[in-house]
Amino acid sequence: MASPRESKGSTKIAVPAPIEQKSRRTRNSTRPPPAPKNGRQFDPQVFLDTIGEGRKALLFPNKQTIMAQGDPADAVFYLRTGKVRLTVVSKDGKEATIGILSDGSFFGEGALAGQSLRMSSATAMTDCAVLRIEKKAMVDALHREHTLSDLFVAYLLTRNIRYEEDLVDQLFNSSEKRLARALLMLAHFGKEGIPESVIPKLCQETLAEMVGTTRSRVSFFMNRFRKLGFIDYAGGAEGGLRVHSSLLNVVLHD
Amino acid sequence: MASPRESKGSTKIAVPAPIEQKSRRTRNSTRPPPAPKNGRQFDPQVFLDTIGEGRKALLFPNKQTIMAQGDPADAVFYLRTGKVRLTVVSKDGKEATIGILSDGSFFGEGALAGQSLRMSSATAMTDCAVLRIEKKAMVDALHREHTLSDLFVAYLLTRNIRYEEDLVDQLFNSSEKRLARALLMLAHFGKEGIPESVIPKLCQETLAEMVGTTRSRVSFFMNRFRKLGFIDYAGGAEGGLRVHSSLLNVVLHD
DNA sequence: CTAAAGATGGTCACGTTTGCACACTTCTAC
DNA sequence: GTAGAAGTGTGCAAACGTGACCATCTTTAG
Repeated sequence: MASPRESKGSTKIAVPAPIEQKSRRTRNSTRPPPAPKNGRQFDPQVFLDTIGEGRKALLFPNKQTIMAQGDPADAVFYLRTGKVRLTVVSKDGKEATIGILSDGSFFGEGALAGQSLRMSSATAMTDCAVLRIEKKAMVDALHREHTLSDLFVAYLLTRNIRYEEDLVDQLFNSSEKRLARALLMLAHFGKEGIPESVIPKLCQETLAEMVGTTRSRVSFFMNRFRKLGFIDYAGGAEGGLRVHSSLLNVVLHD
Repeated sequence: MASPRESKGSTKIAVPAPIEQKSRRTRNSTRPPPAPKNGRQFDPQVFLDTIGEGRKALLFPNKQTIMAQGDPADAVFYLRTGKVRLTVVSKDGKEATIGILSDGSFFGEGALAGQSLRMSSATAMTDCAVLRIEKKAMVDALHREHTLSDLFVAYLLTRNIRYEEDLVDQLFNSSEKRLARALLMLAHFGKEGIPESVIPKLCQETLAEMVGTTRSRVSFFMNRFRKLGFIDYAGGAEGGLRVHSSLLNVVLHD
């Protein structure tokens, strides 16, 4: 982990530290934590208990690094709540976003395949509740708990499909289409079938990293989309960006 | 499957059909089939038996389609021997190769994640021995057999890592570097630490599909690599291409 | 054996897409 | 207000894809 501190930390510190959550199954047992919104039936609290030793519940404030590229890879993470961005930095300093994870996702799984160093960094995009599971504990739990291994396999499959889609997107589509696709996927993040929705806040630099192009290109296309009425900045100054899905879809299907 | 015929087939037919292999554990039991060369300990014959109903051993001759994009996805494949190419065709007819699998790999796993149609095609690049496992049989076997689920999870993790690397490659590198990387990975296919090796046979069109660029670009860079002594056509007319890994590496690290 | 058809590879001209550097605007802190 | 940082718009040169043409080699049909 980038800064594996578990202390409570004082009010203001340079790098905010994650806060360890104690497992308190007895307390608050009348109101279990809400299940992930991904449509999976799964109680992370049960998960926590079945893994036994070698796991730790952590809280990361927004923008904090959960793991950093190059760190030793000795554990797997499970995202209970929040959103996390996965990024890679190239040898010559370019940065790319290879995924945005929502709750119910695992990350850092490369460790289980024998990767000894992290190949990417994970950063909290919101306040995040995370489970940190030692590699060995994870392997053991996968053998013991069918519920867990089912969940894990399902996640790996989904992630595989997403990587495949992203790769194909890169191979086939121009940056304009890729940007359109990224905006659409952000708009539908969680909700389905909504004709237009508002994306919280996202600077062009971040969009560029996600799409795999430069910020200037994003600027260019965003203006184009705006002139064509595919998006608008109705939100005002707070960065709220409204996406008209049906219109943007035209870009994709050209 | 593209043409799910299981009959032996006559000597000459328009579309060659896969040949079903009967499981004969009793016969030839003195000499079990060789294990995959991937460094995994695994006897596909045992695998075959533990799955029970719902699996079928098939033989596909070189160049035959094992599954086709758009087909219903009702089974998973396991590649016992041979090499398989995964390709995707875009709406406007462009073709891309998203992976080359060697023995010990699974494919068509998307079915397990609920994909009802194949998102890619799988074509035999050599004569291939393949296990076709019904979706339900696979799910059951994953629950029963730890050896299998370990193997499957390990495969998914490796594949994930590979997709991630390929995606990052696309995001960061120019087509020249991507071509260099593709050649290097082909050269190291199976063997490690060999300073120079020969790639079997591969037309520029295929290379272009793998790298994600056009054939004319591949031709251009191949000539450049040749002039710089990074590769040579020593093999002669049979298409043998010799790759000098240490030299080509220079391209990557620029 | 030979001619025709097909596949592969080298090259080029042209228009498009892309990344980079720089100029500009908006926001924020003091 | 002013300085600096963060975010945004734009011109231009390099990288790229497209489509074409031709040479070479292989395969097929007769």
